[in-house]
Amino acid sequence: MPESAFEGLRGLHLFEAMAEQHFQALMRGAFVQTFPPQIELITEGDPSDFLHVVLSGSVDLFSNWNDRETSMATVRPISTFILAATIRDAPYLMSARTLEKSRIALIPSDEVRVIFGLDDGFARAIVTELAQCYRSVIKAQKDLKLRSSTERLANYLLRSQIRADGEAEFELGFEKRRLASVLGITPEHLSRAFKGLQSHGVVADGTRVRIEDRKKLERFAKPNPLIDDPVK
Amino acid sequence: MPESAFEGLRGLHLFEAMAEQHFQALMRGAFVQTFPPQIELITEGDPSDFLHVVLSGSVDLFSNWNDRETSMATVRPISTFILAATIRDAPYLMSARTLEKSRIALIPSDEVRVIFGLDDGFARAIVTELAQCYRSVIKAQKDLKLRSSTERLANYLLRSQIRADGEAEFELGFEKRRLASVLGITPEHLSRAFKGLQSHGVVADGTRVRIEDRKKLERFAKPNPLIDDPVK
DNA sequence: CGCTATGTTGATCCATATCAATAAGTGTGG
DNA sequence: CCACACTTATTGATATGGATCAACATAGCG
Repeated sequence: MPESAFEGLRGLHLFEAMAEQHFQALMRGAFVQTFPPQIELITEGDPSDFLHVVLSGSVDLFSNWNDRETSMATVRPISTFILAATIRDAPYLMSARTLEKSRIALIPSDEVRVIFGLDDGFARAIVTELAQCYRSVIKAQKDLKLRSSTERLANYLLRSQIRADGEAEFELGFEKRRLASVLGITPEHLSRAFKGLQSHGVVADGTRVRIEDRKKLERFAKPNPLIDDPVK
Repeated sequence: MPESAFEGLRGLHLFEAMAEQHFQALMRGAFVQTFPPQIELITEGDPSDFLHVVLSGSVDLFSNWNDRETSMATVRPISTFILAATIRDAPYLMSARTLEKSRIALIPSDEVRVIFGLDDGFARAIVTELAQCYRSVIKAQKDLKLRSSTERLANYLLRSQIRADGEAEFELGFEKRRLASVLGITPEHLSRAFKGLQSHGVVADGTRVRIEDRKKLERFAKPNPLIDDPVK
């Protein structure tokens, strides 16, 4: 495996502080693979064999229960997923599938746990990462419990616009049916939620969205840093 | 402050592995206080000044947005809350109030961060703790997105029964209006959800609940370890 | 070019919220 | 110990958010 394949990894906050020899040890058992779209990478309930890192493309984390399915989160480069399962040596709580063609690094979980025991810098980096993940989920849960579906969509769009560097018009990034699942509603209802936002200056054409007047949309959406700010 | 006040703390997984001198350092700035019921201990958005540990009683974590409020979790002895905010030196994402008379230990957040930087055992213990917290919230989110309110109640009761050592009859532990908020529904709807469970062998009398036939209730609730198991 | 997926729209149904009235506790001061 | 106020729980009536089902439109795609 050429060293360059792991180039992106070393720069990740998670691997930055660790000793070079430990990084090397981690990488020895690791490999990078490119997957086509719609490939199921992991299945919930399985033991956590590998820590995954999305290098390019994107990955959908989803869950099933009683023949229902819901999308929990989208993982974009460069970040890891199922870190918590790896650390606790516990089964995956979510399944994962590629949304598009994606390069994924796979690092053996037992190796991660060994190095976690040896390298203090690594252990500390994991703390920061996990605390971040935890706070993200709490925000998602507040979003779910405190807002109606149209409010969730409105705030989602406001966040998307920021990710798109504030451009008035931007791409949704994935299919509407998945957006619906992320927001916890049906595709039909999403259509109607978009319509409901027209009066607040939202124009949707397929997967392109334009926010005519951000201030106006904000008056409706009432974004809040304790729910919508990705860093805070 | 008598040493005995912190007795319970030292045995906590979080503080178990750390060097005695570091534990002492943490405790120097810490104090234990007893609060009456319904006292707001922290307010979301505030900077995280203290890591809190519930020694006795119980604490409700809740959030507000746009004049709505929802209960996010209940913290019981002996465990900490707002660890993630402390570590990231970020504002609280949730508010906290005592549900009953409670003894709480308060440990200055900056001190926690200093010792986190010095003590590797402490850093590692925090990882395990955070990974656990993270997985709990993920489970809560799956519960919310994949289940109807009656299904959530049914599974909640099954979990409560386990906490009550499997007794057929047990106490809910708090008011129904709070349970409603935890489940993400209105108190009125909770009344109806309880009625809906009568045919599955659930008898509710005030704050006492009896599960006549666990197997029967399970057939309806379909509990799943990846949502309902507190440890997995 | 025709398939198959996805998205939209309409009609209807269902889960849950809201509003209102009543009942049942619970605590407080006299 | 009672009377009162106050909160909580229940029940009923109604409204609404969102799901479901069906039909159609549209867009990728082999």
